[in-house]
Amino acid sequence: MKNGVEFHQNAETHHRLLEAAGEVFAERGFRQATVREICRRAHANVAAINYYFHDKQGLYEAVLKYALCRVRNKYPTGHGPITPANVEQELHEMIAARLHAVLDLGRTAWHSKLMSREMIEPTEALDALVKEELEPFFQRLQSCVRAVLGPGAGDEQVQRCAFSISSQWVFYHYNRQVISRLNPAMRLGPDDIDALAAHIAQFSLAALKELRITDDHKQMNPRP
Amino acid sequence: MKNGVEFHQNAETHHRLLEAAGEVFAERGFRQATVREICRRAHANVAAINYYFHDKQGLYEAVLKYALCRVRNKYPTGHGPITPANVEQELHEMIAARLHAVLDLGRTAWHSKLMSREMIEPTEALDALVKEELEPFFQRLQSCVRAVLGPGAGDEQVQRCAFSISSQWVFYHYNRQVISRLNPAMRLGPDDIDALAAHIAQFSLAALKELRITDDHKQMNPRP
Amino acid sequence: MKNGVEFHQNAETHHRLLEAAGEVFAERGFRQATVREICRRAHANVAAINYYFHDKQGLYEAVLKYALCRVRNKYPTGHGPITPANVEQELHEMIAARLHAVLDLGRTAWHSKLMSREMIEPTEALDALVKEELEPFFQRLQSCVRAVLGPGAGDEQVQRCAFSISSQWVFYHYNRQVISRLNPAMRLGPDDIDALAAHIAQFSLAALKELRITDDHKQMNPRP
Amino acid sequence: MKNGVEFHQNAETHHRLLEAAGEVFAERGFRQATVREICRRAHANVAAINYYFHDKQGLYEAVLKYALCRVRNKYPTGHGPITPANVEQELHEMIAARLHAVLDLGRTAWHSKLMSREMIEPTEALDALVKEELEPFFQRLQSCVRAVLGPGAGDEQVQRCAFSISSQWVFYHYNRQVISRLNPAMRLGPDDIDALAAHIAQFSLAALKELRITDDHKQMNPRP
DNA sequence: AATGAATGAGCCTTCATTCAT
DNA sequence: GATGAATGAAGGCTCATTCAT
Repeated sequence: MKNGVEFHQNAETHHRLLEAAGEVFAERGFRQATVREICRRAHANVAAINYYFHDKQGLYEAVLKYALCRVRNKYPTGHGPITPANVEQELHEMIAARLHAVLDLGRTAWHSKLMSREMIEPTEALDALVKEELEPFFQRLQSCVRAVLGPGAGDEQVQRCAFSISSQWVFYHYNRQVISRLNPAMRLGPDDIDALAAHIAQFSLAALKELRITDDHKQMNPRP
Repeated sequence: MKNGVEFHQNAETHHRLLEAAGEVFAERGFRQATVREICRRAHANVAAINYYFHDKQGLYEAVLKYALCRVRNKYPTGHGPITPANVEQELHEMIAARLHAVLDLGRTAWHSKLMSREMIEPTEALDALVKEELEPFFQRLQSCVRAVLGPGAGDEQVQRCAFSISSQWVFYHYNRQVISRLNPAMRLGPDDIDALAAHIAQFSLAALKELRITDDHKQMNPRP
Repeated sequence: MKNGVEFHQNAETHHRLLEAAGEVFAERGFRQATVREICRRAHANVAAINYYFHDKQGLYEAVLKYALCRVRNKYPTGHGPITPANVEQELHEMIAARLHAVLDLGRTAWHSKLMSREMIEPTEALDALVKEELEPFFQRLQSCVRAVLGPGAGDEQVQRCAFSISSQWVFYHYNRQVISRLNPAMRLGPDDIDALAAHIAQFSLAALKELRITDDHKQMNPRP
Repeated sequence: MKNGVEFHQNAETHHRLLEAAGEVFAERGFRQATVREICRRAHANVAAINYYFHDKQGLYEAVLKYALCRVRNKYPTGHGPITPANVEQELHEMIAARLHAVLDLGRTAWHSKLMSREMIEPTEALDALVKEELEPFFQRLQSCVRAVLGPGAGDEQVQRCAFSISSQWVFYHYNRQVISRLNPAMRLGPDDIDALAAHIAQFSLAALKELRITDDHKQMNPRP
């Protein structure tokens, strides 16, 4: 009972803590997030974290696992075969999905932001994140790259191209503050994000196509 | 005199504090860095920060200004005119310089890492960083982009391409931990960084060239 | 459990902190008082202050409000009408009550001492103290003065007389150390305080009566 | 050499420190005063205090001795005999002098304020202050009191009356903040202080005269 | 003679955690 | 099962003091 309002702090407290912690961890990172703010947002007692998750670290791990689960459901990695016919579409969709995931606002959009944070300031939980989410995703992205570059492309070049592509949406997440200072007129509403995704897809595909052409050209004009 | 070791703590303490603080701030960020660790590394007393920089915030601002100065000297933004003849060379050099700045190891390599951190977790000092370093740099980068895309390119497209290019080296800085897990075989010695810079330059130039061709193509085959 | 002694640190810790803080603030003033000493006397942890009162300033304000409340209950300002018949009695009681309040020893006698301190070294809380306690008290005191001086007394003279009266008991509080050096034989037990109050009342009433007479005299012998 | 201005920090530094310390100690008290502010006002190095006065306590003692000396010169305790003819004039002058000493503004008026502070928050230096200044002053004041009360007055009554008189000007010094809140219209320019001194003298003399009359009356009408 | 540089003790506050119901 | 109360460690900062010229 608080301020005359009573909350059902039974089993769903566990869920409210997960959501509140997700928001706070995504906003501030693990160390800067305080258990008090999390509990305040979740309308829970400070001791609840200890009760449900043992400690702050346990809460963080649970939140990350929860976020991973939610993201995999919301942005499932494609499973169908990649062909020259659908690779452009596939790439565009992957890019748009990830860009929206990190740029969309709203309280429920913390899942991807939290995972981005984990990549910059890793904890012990990074290994699981890499193995369960990033590795499958990059496999799929590299398949797309290989489909455009052609079978002659080396593994290293394919991976570097995949990094070059994914770096572009990650950039907008990490550097939002800088970008808004470099170009105060830039808006990032849903339509703007779509336009941005189109640019990234166009830029990346252009590079991949040109690299393939260049390679053909190289093959045709081998250096002496 | 401490632990039997005597340090010459004269006027150069100011400089030792700057260097030590730079390392710690770059590693941990402003809030997570503790003045005690900084002073320990600098072999200085905690009160020395108050003496020389008034407080932690003052120290941080001094460190950032110092880093900015050092980086501008080490990686000066080019000044000459950009022509179709030298634009590829210019882009390659910009990319290689920045990539080395964020990936090179060693105790003295914290300058760029600190500035990257400031972009992700901005403090009040970000405005100065943007105005004095990032803005001139992006102006130069956009000039390069425009030199390849041709005069018909719009401002928005030019800026987006500049972001797509710079995102690639930033990616390797932020996600080093993830990358080393995705590809444990990857090494990042000086030669590897050069090879990576070559890839990024090649990838980016390929995209720019293709985008120009595409635009020509579009002009030649306007949609109905 | 501390030093083998166990304290019941339940909800009454709040009250113990108030009492301990009252003593220490009264003895040393706000800035000189340390939270460590307060907590030590209250057998509480230093963090308890943050828990119950947010910070030292919040504790001080709570203590002052508490003291104000206690003093008003213990020495309530009279409410009945003041007549020539009861004014001497009323003045004597006011003086005796205040003198006891500032001179009585014992751990529970810090309330008035704290309020005296707030008057000498004011914080932001002084305004409330003036409005809620001092102003009503001085109104009452001035009514007494006016009852003796007669209706012809000007407001300024009345206020000055009220200050002259109240200054006398305040003096003994502030200058106790000096007084004990000027007259080492002086004792300040309860009976001595009563005698002192009798003197102050006698002295003040004598002055007021004489001033009324003097005024009459002046009126009878107007200056040319 | 500071900011292009050179100060002669030779022998007169000692004197500048005394004056600056006097101001600061009078404003803030011993503990709240910081050596840094004193040295800043005196345009001296922080180590100068240690050099000239050994430490903060030594500076304080020197300042108090200096203030005592200055006050005794400025407001010398009268030496002539006290007669019924001059006692009123003498009392008025004593009161006016002390009231001006504690209420006059200006940078050079810290001497009496500092001594008042020492009486409230005594240090080891209080004994000297009492013996050299307060004791002679109170002897003189008590002589005045006795001259009015008559030879029949007891020592205790004389001393109490002396305290009642001196308390009145001390009151205005200690409680200036409270007074300005109780009566925001009150001004304390030189003329106002004179008027106030006149009131205190009038009030006190009225009391003394009435007390003498009362005692005569008592003697004439002894209680059974 | 005089000072810029440096020190360590102590301050208030915040935090994740644990205790005792 | 769930929580209000309480804790100790650590943080940044201020201060009088002392060191090494």
